[in-house]
Amino acid sequence: MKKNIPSISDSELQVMKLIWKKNPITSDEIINGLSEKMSWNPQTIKTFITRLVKKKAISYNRLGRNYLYYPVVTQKEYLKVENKSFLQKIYDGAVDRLVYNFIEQEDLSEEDINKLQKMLDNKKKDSTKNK
Amino acid sequence: MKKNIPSISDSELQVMKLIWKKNPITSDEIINGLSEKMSWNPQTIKTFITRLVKKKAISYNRLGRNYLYYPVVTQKEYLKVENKSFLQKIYDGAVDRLVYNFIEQEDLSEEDINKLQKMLDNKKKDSTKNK
DNA sequence: ATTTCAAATCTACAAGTGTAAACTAAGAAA
DNA sequence: TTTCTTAGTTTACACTTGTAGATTTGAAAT
Repeated sequence: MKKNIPSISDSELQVMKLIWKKNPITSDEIINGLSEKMSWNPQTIKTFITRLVKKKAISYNRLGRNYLYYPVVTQKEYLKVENKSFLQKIYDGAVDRLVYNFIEQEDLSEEDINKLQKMLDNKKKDSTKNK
Repeated sequence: MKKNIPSISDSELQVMKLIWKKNPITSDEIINGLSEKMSWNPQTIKTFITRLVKKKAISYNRLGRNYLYYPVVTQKEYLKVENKSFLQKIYDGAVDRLVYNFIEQEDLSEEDINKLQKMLDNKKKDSTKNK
């Protein structure tokens, strides 16, 4: 069964990214990893952590006086949902237009292009096979 | 000079899409086009229109007792900004990963694939030429 | 056992958003 | 000209988000 993933705000996402990277992680580590980079007050970061717990995007285990946080929502799940909703919201579901725009708009290295072409080749083989 | 484009909420975006499609457009047409599809109360749609005007995303000219709305922010500008911020927010700026994921995750027709491959070919030619 | 310290929790507040009712004013109808 | 409609404007309210100070509480130190 697919679980409904909670909405995660932009700031909260920054916290999630760290938790996905290092799991489990203490609030201290999260604060160290973000307060400078984002110029956030440590208290602010704690608020985001608390909200993520409340939203069930993360959870924790006690370790002495502090907590060890770990993700409940996986990055994969999250990515999938965000991708879909962006695709829908901005491109009304037209993947080709989306991909087209990003390839046009952004810079891709030659290796990137080659990699993507290879992927498209495989994709094509698959689709002709299963038709 | 690049103008700062205002933030446009999800609901407001639905209104923008209509205004981009038919320009100029009356509030009546907007309401007709959206109230059912989104099951929004007409009053709600009027709020979105008002807010878009306040944000300077759209503007209007009087026509008798009602207004003719037109976009101030173009769809192109908007797309560009949204693309960039999505890319940054979700993929930390890695276009190749983004494109990769969408190609993997979504369904592409064979024509789509061919089109994209052609585009990548051109892209590659460009990049080798200007290096 | 008592004090201290800081991690976690609670409270706060403005701006933005979804949602819509109430009000106003200016054409349209009579 | 007076009245009626109704497009547009104002007001409202709860929830989310960014931002962070104040308070509590339980482990650590003495």
